[in-house]
Amino acid sequence: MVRESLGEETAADLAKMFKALSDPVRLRLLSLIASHEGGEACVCDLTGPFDVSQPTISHHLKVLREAGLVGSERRGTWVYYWVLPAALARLSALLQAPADNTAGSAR
Amino acid sequence: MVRESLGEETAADLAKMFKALSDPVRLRLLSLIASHEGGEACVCDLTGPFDVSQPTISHHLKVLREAGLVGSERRGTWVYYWVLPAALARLSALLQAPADNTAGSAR
DNA sequence: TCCTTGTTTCGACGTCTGTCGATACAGCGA
DNA sequence: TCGCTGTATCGACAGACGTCGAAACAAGGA
Repeated sequence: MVRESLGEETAADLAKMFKALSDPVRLRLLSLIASHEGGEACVCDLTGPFDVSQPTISHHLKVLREAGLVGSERRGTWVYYWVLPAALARLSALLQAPADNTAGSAR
Repeated sequence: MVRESLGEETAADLAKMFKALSDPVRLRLLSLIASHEGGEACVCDLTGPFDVSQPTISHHLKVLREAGLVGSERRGTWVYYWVLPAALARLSALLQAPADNTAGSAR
């Protein structure tokens, strides 16, 4: 990010991912999934801790999934979600660069 | 993030910062500022590369500033903006954790 | 002092987003 | 087969967001 300015396409792509992270409920969902035993969580584990309705949780999970931040799979009755670390790592690296700009590893 | 689930307040706070990053124009602005010579840029350096009007750029800069991601100062005629690395580092660390959860820093 | 240039604020507009209740779909067990 | 539980989709609504042009404010020079 420090190295050279983001292209329009790249910026638009990244903005979608950040947008998925820009809601407190989604951030907590992601955290719950990531911190859940086994690295994945069933939707039924995720609806309890929130004050919003189940359809709303389902909507937020869809946003996270379409942003490429989590994966999901139905196993029998339940649907499981897990974090996709590579996507988060990409965002993390982007934000890390400015603090690191003397270290020169960017691009 | 992996370590334990985000509290409601923390999540709300972080969500504001991510929201500031969730627009392509703001992402490119941040990138332009970070990559600008001296680590800071005048507004007049930032309006050219975009297709949006100058008041819109000013609006986006305000969003970045209120999110705590950039600082600004008027020096004579011009207003300069610079990135606040600590804020980006905080977000970066948060997103880095999931990819690192086998590395042993987690609980 | 007045004018010019750089920047922010204001008011308005259309679109996007988060939320809900109702409903549909999927799989399991009786 | 039917009914039950878990999850997703639909349609609607209020509020937030990105954008603009017009106008206000700030600083410097003639």
